[in-house]
Amino acid sequence: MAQTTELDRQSLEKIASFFKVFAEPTRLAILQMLRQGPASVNDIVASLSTSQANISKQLKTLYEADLLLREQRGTQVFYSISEPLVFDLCELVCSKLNRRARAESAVVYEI
Amino acid sequence: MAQTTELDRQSLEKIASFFKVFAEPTRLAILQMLRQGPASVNDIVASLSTSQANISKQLKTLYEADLLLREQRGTQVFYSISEPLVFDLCELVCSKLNRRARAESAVVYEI
DNA sequence: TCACTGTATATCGATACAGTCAATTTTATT
DNA sequence: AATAAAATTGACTGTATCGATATACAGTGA
Repeated sequence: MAQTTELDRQSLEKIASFFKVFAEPTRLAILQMLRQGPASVNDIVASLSTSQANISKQLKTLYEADLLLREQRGTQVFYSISEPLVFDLCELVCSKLNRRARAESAVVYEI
Repeated sequence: MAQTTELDRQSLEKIASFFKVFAEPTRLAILQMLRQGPASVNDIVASLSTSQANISKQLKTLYEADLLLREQRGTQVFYSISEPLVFDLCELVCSKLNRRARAESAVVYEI
């Protein structure tokens, strides 16, 4: 059984690293787009306003965090969300930020 | 009703900033400790291996993210977790990392 | 007012990483 | 082979921030 024990520094660092993947707007934008289904790198580049090199780099980060699937078709590479946790996490945080935001303005967070 | 719309850069940055708070081992260690109830800065300093100045700085970050309550009693300041989301978030991520870890070793993540 | 304790802040070195540009790899086409 | 298209990688720059040291500030009691 899983026991509740103090986490050593190394475990905390792993958890922190995981959160860090979600701590960048560009990566969140990529995840937001991939919610609608698989997309090629070019598709993503077309919909976001940053360089292709940067998109590639962020895709690599997401992929290495086991959040994305990667499928090559010809010269194109398609990515898709592999981890349902992505949705849960975003829903949790967005709903919280929404509750907070409604008290102030009308911004609606929804990844 | 909340509509699903593309998030502008500014909203994505807010969400990213929120995740960033969880993306540091020291802050996670503080949250882990505060799960057991309120604690003074000194309590926290005593249980973690970093400077008091650093603890204060990280507490400030957590506080400004609206995750902690702050209560001053004399010269001491007691902090406690104010946001249940903290538990949900950690549970979600830890259970995922555990599922992943069980396939490899026996580390159990539990904040 | 002075000294003491507990907490917060200012500054700094070291490090991490997003983003850019250029070069390179990979796959398909002619 | 040669070329083109799509994606990745490497070197580099600028920025942000963790953690440390030293200092300042706030509350309490003598």
